[in-house]
Amino acid sequence: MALASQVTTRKTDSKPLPRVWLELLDVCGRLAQALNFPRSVGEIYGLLYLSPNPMSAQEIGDAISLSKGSISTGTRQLLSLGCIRKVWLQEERKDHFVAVLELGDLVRSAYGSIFKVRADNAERRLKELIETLAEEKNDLSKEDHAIIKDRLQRLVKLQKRAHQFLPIIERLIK
Amino acid sequence: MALASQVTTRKTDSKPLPRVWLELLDVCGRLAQALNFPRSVGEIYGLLYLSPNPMSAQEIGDAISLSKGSISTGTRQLLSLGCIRKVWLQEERKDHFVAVLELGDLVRSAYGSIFKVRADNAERRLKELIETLAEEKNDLSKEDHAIIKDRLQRLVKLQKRAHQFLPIIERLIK
DNA sequence: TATTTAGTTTAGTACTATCTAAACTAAGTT
DNA sequence: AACTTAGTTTAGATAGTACTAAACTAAATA
Repeated sequence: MALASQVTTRKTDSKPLPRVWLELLDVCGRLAQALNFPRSVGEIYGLLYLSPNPMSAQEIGDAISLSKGSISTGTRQLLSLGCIRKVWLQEERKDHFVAVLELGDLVRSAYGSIFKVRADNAERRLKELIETLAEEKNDLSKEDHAIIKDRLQRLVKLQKRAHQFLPIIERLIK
Repeated sequence: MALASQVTTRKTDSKPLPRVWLELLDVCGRLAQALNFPRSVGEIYGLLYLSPNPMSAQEIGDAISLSKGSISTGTRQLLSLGCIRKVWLQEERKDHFVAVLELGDLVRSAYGSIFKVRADNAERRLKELIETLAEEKNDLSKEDHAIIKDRLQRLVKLQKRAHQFLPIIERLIK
């Protein structure tokens, strides 16, 4: 039992995951990709989401065949997003992970940290654009200036409209 | 004037774009990337959005230094998304492009064609998952089955909630 | 019909992101 | 203190994407 442990320690050739599980992994993987995360990150979450028990990195790797390194970075991402938690099992040195099941909460915090930030950024940039235009007024022909101004104004309008939505969405989501 | 036309035809070393314009190109480029489109596609749109006149592929290429090929595929994408239109100028053989300025409309149609489709897909997939679980009931221990069922139910709930939003969002957006 | 021009498609290149394997760090065990 | 074991970090392999250049198609002009 001493040597070659990396390999033999493998938690049995643990029977393959049930099909439901595989399907959910796929769903989560695609979702992750759509959100510009590595597919594997989604898969780790999907795996944990259906797991009855906390899982160690070992077990995760066995289940979805991922290297130690990928699991390490993947779990770190998920932890920082608040999608999973570490749990300490007594008698165990290894870290174990569980999925945070309250996805609603996750969506809410994602809204705050991602969506809202982006909206604010967009607003700032648009203001900058309009300032730039003002500075350049003299370099542009009168007509061109008018046209560009008009088109930027359209963006401002669009933005105002989006801004009205924010509080509504916030209320819906809470 | 006969030979080497590709190169010499270049529409003068057309004075560089005003700074507002460059900034908007940047904004649009980033936006495109965020939406998983090539940056150049966003830039083409940004260029056209501020252009007082319809622009030919030539002119686009000169303005943002992009190859014929890229412009060809980029404009095709934008056309298929409804973000730009072709206009035919009398006396001109070349295609000319203008940006569709009604971004609100675009958002609306994007909602219909992307967001809604995704929501529907998600619903279908979730149904499939639950069916699969039912099929596999016998292969799973009673406890595991119960847990997985519970967690899938959570997803269903989340989805129902999202579903309630759809009509509200639709109304807001229209 | 031969030539020029506009636009599309293809082949190849450069770059980026994700993964693995292996080196490394740190902590527990004997 | 020497040895395992768990986990992180790094270097390198691989795959996928976006671009360019060039071959190609089709249409207009001479």
